[in-house]
Amino acid sequence: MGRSEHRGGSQLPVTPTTLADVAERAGVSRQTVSNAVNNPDLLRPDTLERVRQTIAELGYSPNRAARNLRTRTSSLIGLRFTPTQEGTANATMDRFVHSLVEASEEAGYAVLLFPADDEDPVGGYDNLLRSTAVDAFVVTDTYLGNPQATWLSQQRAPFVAFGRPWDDDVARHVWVDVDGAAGTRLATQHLIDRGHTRIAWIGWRKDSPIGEDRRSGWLTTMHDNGLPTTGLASRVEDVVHSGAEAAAVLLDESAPTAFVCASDTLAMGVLHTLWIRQLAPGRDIAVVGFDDSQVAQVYPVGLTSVRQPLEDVAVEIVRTLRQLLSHQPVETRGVLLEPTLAIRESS
Amino acid sequence: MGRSEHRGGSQLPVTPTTLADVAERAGVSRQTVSNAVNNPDLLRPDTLERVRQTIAELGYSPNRAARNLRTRTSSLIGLRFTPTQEGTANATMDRFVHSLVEASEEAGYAVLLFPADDEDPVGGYDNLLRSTAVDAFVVTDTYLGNPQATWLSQQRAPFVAFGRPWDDDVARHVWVDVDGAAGTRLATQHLIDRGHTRIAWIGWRKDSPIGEDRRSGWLTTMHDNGLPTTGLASRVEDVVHSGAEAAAVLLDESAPTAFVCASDTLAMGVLHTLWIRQLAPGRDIAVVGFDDSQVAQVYPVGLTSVRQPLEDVAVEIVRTLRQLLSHQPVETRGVLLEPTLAIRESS
DNA sequence: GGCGCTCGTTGGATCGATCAAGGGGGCAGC
DNA sequence: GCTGCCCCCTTGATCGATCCAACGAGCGCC
Repeated sequence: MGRSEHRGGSQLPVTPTTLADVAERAGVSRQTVSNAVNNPDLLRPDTLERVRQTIAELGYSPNRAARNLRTRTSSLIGLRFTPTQEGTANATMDRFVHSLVEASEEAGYAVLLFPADDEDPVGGYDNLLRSTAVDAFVVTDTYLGNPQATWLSQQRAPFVAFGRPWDDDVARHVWVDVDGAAGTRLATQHLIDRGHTRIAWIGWRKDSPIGEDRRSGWLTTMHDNGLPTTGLASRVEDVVHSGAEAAAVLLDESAPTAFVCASDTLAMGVLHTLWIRQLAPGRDIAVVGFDDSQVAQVYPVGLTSVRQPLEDVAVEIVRTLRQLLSHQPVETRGVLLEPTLAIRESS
Repeated sequence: MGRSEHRGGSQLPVTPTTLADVAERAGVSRQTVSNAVNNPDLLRPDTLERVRQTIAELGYSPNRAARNLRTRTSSLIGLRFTPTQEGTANATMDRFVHSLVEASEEAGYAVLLFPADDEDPVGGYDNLLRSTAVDAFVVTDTYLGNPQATWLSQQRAPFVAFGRPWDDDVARHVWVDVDGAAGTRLATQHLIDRGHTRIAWIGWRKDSPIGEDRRSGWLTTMHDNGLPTTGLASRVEDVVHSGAEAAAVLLDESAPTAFVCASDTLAMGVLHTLWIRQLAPGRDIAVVGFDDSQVAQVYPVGLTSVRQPLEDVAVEIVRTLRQLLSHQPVETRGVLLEPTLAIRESS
């Protein structure tokens, strides 16, 4: 009854090898082969060895669909892939996805991407969930007013968010995030250590909790060091020319010697203004950005920037997901990781 | 026997609804429900309507694992995710992945990411293939000497490559690529139209076929316009400072008024040299890059750059994949798409 | 009215793995 | 020598969808 025959060479058989094929050839039952794969401890050493050898000979790999059906799991983690916005320097997604793929693989999971549908923000999630296509989700865009996290909680779907639940302090879901305030504290203290006293802040509009968080790091560090902040802060859109304008105004009105920015995009605006005014970044005026984007790395005058530990974020997320999925009690509801500062010529 | 009851609210039932549940409730057989989903034409309109309504009421979605098992397909496309290299401006992957996810979704596929293993370049492919976890692959890194495409061909695994098989002109696999030479032709002609006659090339080392292809676009356009090229070309590593050095040497020795570069990374190097020499990009010296990266977009002096039509590439790849998977004869072995030029201040 | 045909529907088998019980052999204990 | 027990392994059922062969109703035709 051997439906598939091994062809000696490296070419894949037309019909892949099944567990029954291995069982027959090794002279054991299907269950024994299954155990050899999933519960090796249950087999006698010599049987295990024989089965393993047969598996290797036939190049057997368990059929995912069949396993998924029986175990009601998929070993897949769903991630809604929102691409980097054009015209900005925010390159978080690329690096994060890579880290997540790596961390997932080590835990035996693969990452399934699905597109964002602006019309129906939970549509993609709903489909995958109801068809039991994924075991869990990673939610990346937990900014204010995003319904995904709340909706998934209601559905009792397992997921971990990259980002704190800003809007709801009794939120019941688990999250991992980077301490933005700590990042700007690092940046500000770094500038203070270099002798700067008039350090300006250029951030996002007030309705962004992430932006306000980052701003607070600058503010507290300035206060702790007894330095002035009045007239030294600006809140604008996250686009290059807004950063440039803000820098121009601040330079004219408050004469700062250094800038801390909520994003590399804004920092690029500052650099533009410096360039126009023939001011040398790093020598005349120091600039620090946020995200350690490619732009910060390849800009002729390397841009000092706060770097999020995305590799650690991914590892932490996967670790938490495994706890969730194994129905262990999750140790902590939220994990906050410390960013680092990539110091370059601009400071 | 209804194992799962609908709970009225929006919360997901503990045990998802199955096809049998829908059948029972609608008073038809399982096969009829299946047909309502997959072959609606086979049902009488009133029956179809009734079944559809029941499906909606119960929030039924076919179990992916069961369907995959029976049909021996997964509706998944595998993609080895290689992240952007740090320190370069090449941001192709991010945009491409997004386009691929979108195009796949429209065709009913989802994208499965798996990590690159440097030790075993075909390991990830092999696993997914043998466990029938994906229907097909998209291979992105087809540079010289990469074994993936050849290996997949041998395995008779369905896949489409983003990138031409440079090393093997009798390669039997299907591919989609962007015409790099056409891109640099666009760039060079654009500069000629602006009145430039001494246009320099800064590209990659000779062992990169992609680099040589892009170079040829510059070369032929110069020749076609009767312009000189001797002493105006340079081949270096794809890092910023190499671009800067090459620009310095070329400026000293050959006095070009414009630069065409094989990458935005190199173009950044050129801009650096211009900045040091107090030359204004776009006014004194024109610069064109390649890839339309974020860097090109947010650099204070917007960098003119060749933009790959990644959205079209993704659509074309998915279209070809569908043909492959439906065992239709594939129309063309390779598709070559035309890039465009994103013109900014630097030219 | 009977026959054959099409169309819609039905129950049973199947995909390939895992789960839940059941069975056989070896060894110790009385 | 028999019982009991443990260890290792096997057998049958199951996950939920689709494929297959066959069946019943409705229609036209003679």
